[in-house]
Amino acid sequence: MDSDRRHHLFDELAVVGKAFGSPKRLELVELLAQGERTVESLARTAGMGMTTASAHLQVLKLANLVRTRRDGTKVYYRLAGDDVAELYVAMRRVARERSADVSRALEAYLNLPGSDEVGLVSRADLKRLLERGEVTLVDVRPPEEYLAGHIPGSQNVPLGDLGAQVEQLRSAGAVVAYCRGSFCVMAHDAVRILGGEGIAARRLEDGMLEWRAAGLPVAAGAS
Amino acid sequence: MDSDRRHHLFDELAVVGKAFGSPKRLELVELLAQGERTVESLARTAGMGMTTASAHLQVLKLANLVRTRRDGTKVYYRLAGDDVAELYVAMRRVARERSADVSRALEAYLNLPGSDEVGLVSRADLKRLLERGEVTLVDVRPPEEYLAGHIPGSQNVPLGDLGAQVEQLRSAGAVVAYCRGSFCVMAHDAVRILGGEGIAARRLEDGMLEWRAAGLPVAAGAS
DNA sequence: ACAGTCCTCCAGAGATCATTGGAGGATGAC
DNA sequence: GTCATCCTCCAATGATCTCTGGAGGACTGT
Repeated sequence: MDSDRRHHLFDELAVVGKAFGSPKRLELVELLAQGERTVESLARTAGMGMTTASAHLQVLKLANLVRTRRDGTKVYYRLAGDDVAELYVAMRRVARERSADVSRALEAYLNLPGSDEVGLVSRADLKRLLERGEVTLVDVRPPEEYLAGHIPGSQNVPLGDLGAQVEQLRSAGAVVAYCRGSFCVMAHDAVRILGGEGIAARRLEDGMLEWRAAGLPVAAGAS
Repeated sequence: MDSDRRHHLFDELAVVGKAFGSPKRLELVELLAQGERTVESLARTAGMGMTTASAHLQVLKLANLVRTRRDGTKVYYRLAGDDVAELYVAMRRVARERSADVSRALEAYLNLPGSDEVGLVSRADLKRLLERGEVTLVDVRPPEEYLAGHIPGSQNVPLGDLGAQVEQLRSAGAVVAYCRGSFCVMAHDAVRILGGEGIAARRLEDGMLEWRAAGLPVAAGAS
């Protein structure tokens, strides 16, 4: 029968949809978009049990959205490709544009009553600034995520260490901060903190997730 | 607590994912991408009960992916925007690229052992051909879907009527056929049928769904 | 008012999913 | 070998989703 084949096709398709249909799994995808990570690290950061995280990762793996790599006793998960990050970004954008609930939840989380979107730097602008060496690019994510993948030319200054680096940054020229992505508070916080110190830092539009989704180059390891 | 707000944000986001997480709902989205339709018509075409279809449509509506319009006793559903079609297309593409199961199910449904992708016309090529009046563009979908939205300049020749129109098409110049989208067999069938009559018809890459997702103009009503 | 159509809501049964703890497999250090 | 670590698998519970029929709401035509 013809419609059997059709139903089977949609069944297979829905596997991907289902994988994106759980808040926990979306959180894992968001973290995986920062770079590869172990199960334990993902579970700890996302605040869920190891077995729970593992189970969700299996679902993502079954949908072929993530791949694994074993190193010793650890298993590293990573997104299966930039197109997965791209799909996730597209879904977030649609959700945000279509649903007032989502925008409200986002504003509540980012703690932005209005928009403090002065001092946004686009990806194109950043590229130009980096080429000319006219910018100090600060990655405020945890070292773990920085090591797993960052924008070439950035230096890692985790939010907690920002206070200690204020003087170094004061003498730098233009400062641009970024973090995980547009659903991440860390760069907002960093700009606020630096602003309190009299340093007019700006924020990169979005963050690592969207950088990766755009297919831009990613560096791994230290420096 | 900060992570409460974060969890709430991901809960809201997952509503969209969940909406795309059911084969039946995906089938409805595919049909809705053709143009607005009533619940009864959707249920009949997709082969599900009215109450089932209505329930699934409620889920899509709750996720703000579709909108409704009442006309007399009928309720017309339509996609909330082209970005929804775009998201669906992106999801299909990822699923197809990532999952061998999906490609296999697709090939089984389309009945293509290899690829008979000779005679594909890109959207850009079609645009050029239409501007020069050098093409007869045939929409082989059911009249209902043609009326709800079609490519400007196309004429509706449903698959079942194709036999009766063979002579008219034989005297036409270049013939290009299209249907719902890349997961739809009708244009494949049409090209095969016309080929059997000695008419070298070509197929538009993809179909109405992708046309809409690309934000290209859509005409409604007759002719 | 009344009947007819189209749709949504409700309630219940069955299926599927999420989470949890515990068992066990794979690997590395010793 | 033994132990420790990291992860996956299994089993069981409770939660959620799906589908179905029936009731009822909204609207039209007479």
